Amino acid sequence: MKKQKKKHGSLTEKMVDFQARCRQAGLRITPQRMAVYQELIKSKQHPSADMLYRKVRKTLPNISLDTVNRTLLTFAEIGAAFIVEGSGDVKRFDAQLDNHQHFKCVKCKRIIDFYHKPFDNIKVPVSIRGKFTVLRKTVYLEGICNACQRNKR
Amino acid sequence: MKKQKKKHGSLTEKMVDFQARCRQAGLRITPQRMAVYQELIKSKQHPSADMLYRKVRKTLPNISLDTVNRTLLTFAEIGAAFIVEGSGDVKRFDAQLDNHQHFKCVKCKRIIDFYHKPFDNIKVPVSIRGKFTVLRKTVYLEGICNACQRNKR
DNA sequence: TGGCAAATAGGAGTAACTCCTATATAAGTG
DNA sequence: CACTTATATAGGAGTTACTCCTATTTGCCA
Repeated sequence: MKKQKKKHGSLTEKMVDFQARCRQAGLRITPQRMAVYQELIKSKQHPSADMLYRKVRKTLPNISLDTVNRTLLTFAEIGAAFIVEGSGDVKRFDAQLDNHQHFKCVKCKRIIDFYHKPFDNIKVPVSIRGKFTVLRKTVYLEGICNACQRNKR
Repeated sequence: MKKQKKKHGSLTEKMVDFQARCRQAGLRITPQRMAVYQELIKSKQHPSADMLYRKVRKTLPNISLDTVNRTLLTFAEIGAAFIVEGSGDVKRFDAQLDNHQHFKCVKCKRIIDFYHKPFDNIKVPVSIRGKFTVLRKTVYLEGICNACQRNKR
């Protein structure tokens, strides 16, 4: 094990980690970035840029939507957040870095988190680790949820 | 094993399967659907709606972009095709149903297919199988590819 | 506490769908 | 094999979610 595993840092702890990550990537620590990140880790439901924009405006009334978008994409590039895999037209973000998997219903388009211990320990093959620095691994299931199954014509 | 496994049907065979799938879903078999599906299974690189539109117009010059889009989404709903997980603003489609996994570079946004036998046999937990009909399972890795690693500032 | 590259606000611009409606057609029915 | 009708399509207009542009501001290093 490379690092001590800290499963669920406090919010402040996560903000400190985030600042360290920014510095390491050569990014400035701005109030906008802090506010967006904070709202992102507080939301549990894969928020969109627009959702976060509305929340962040409560503390930073002048922030622009463009900044929120740009900021989120920057987070994705430094591995501080991820774009949820199956999101359709509207991008949805996720800063929850601990192990969880996604199921997407191809009918209603909902993305449902699930947890399954054996999937947490998936071993990335050496051939891949040689070519890529892996930041996240997810098992992504697609199919039809029970609700949609019942409503079939 | 429920069914005889046919790994790589011929193109004609796939078209027959596709028609059966349409009938089963109560969908009409139209020249447009046939043409779009055929182009989709012929393309290996996760084509976008627009790419397919341009190809299909060679055989059906009057087909509209809207039809291509609508058709592809219909395919996704009946499990005849899938929207590639990590596609960003432009949706990319995939009708390759056999086992393969995806890696996405968070910098250059490329999605790279890879194959890894152990991932093919991932067991979906019973708790999930009870709630969802799983049509596809993919291991989705995100990170930074070698090319982007080298170009870091 | 300057200086300046990096970041932001605000608004204009764009790409990729998505919706609308009149027309056409697949496919079941007599 | 016509007839019927719900389903699907073409074409164009409309919408949305970004994305780009530029002037201004601001972290942060010296």
